Amino acid sequence: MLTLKYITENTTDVITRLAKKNFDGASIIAHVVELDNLRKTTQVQVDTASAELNNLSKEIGLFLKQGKQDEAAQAKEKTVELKENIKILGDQQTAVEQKLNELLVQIPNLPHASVPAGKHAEDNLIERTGGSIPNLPTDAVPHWDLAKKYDLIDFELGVKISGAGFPVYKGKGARLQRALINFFLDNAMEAGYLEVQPPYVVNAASGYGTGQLPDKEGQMYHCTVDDLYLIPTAEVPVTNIYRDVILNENELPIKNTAYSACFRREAGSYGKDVRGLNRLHQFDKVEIVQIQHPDKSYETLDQMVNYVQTLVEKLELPWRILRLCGGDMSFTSALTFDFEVFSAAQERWLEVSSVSNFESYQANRLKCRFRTPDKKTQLVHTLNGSAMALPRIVAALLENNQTPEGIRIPKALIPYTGFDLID
RNA sequence: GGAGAGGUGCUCGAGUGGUUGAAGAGGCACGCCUGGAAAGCGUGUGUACCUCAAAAGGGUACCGAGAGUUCGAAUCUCUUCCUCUCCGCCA
Repeated sequence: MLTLKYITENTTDVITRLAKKNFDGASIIAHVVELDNLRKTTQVQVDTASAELNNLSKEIGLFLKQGKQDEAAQAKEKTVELKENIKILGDQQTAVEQKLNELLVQIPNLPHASVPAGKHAEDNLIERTGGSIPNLPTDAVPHWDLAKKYDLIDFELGVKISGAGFPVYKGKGARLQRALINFFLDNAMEAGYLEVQPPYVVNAASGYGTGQLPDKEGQMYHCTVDDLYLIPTAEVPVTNIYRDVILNENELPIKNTAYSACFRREAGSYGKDVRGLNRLHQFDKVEIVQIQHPDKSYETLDQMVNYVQTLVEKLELPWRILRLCGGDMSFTSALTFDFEVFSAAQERWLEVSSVSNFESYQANRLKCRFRTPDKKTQLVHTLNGSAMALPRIVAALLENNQTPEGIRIPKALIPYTGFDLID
């Protein structure tokens, strides 16, 4: 979330910038400022009263030590009213702080100056493109047909075991999955990321830390007996490694990568967009996460985008990079680049990666800070990106590389699959 | 799941209800010493919020978390979470 300090010191600027995200912040920001003032005056009152009580208590201690029972009793009487006062004021302060926090988590991150205005996906800017769209034969079919033809993925079997959106990968389909995971992890490692294996379920504090809670409560699977959430992305556990941590400046940047299965309820999304691998409840993804100095985070964002570009290039897929418009960006992001690959048989672009700078928005919730040379603490910037999500990559690979002989595997992947053709 | 022990600062570790934000040790930082280093000596070493134009200074809160008893709680009581040991179960 945004820091109180920033909001109260840059009120009009905050409202203007939020407008780009199509968020009307005028009234909520005014409310925040008002509550913050109340918070301060209340704290002064509580602190003053508490200080008085502390002093009285010390006096009483001294009186008793000196055997001055009467003076002690007198002082005790004085504390009664003081304590009542502190209780009332303290409750008030807690209530104000709670309300303030409730409001703060409802305010999205401010978009970066370079974010284009816009409301929908159509307003996103195409940053650059690459690769070439293959000319498929007229009898080319979408990946769900190919998956069946070569017995790679069994969607119906997944329905039987779990439900829609939980496919079963088989044979070369399963090996392709495993190959892609290793390919992505090895590349990330070579790019200097430390591989970590995080838990797949997290507690509420972690969900809150990265912003899934309370905003996207309904999108996560919730194990109510133990009050744990299945992770929608490895971003959640990996970023939360740094929750409540004060780093040394020389530890920055921190670069982590992690493979995980991802679980998403995808409540409310139905229709033809969800066919085959396009939208699943469980899928595999390799994530990259960086914790960076605020001065360098945009430089790092560019590096991460360039890195993901090398992946789609190695996989020989036609790709494009979008700079997301204000309306299409996530709640917590300041600047996001999406990667899409062209799915030749479906004849549409599929989102396969999203790389974002969250600036200090997540860090503020996480309380992840670093120590500056003058020994002060400052919030870090957090960034992450998919590198990459498997299902749509698989969809594009299958569709784009279909030939009469079978499905061709891109050269870079063959050492990982151990085969060069699916037939 | 059953029984027991315990959770204190960067780490280890003391702590009797009353100047304890917290002894002591280690670590770290700075300074002195040195040609340089080690050793030695000295000094310093939490976070958040508030106050102050700012700095200095001052105040409040925090000894797993929450509530309570008390004039006063790291210290007493209750709840809860977590860790460890033993037993049980088990990949």
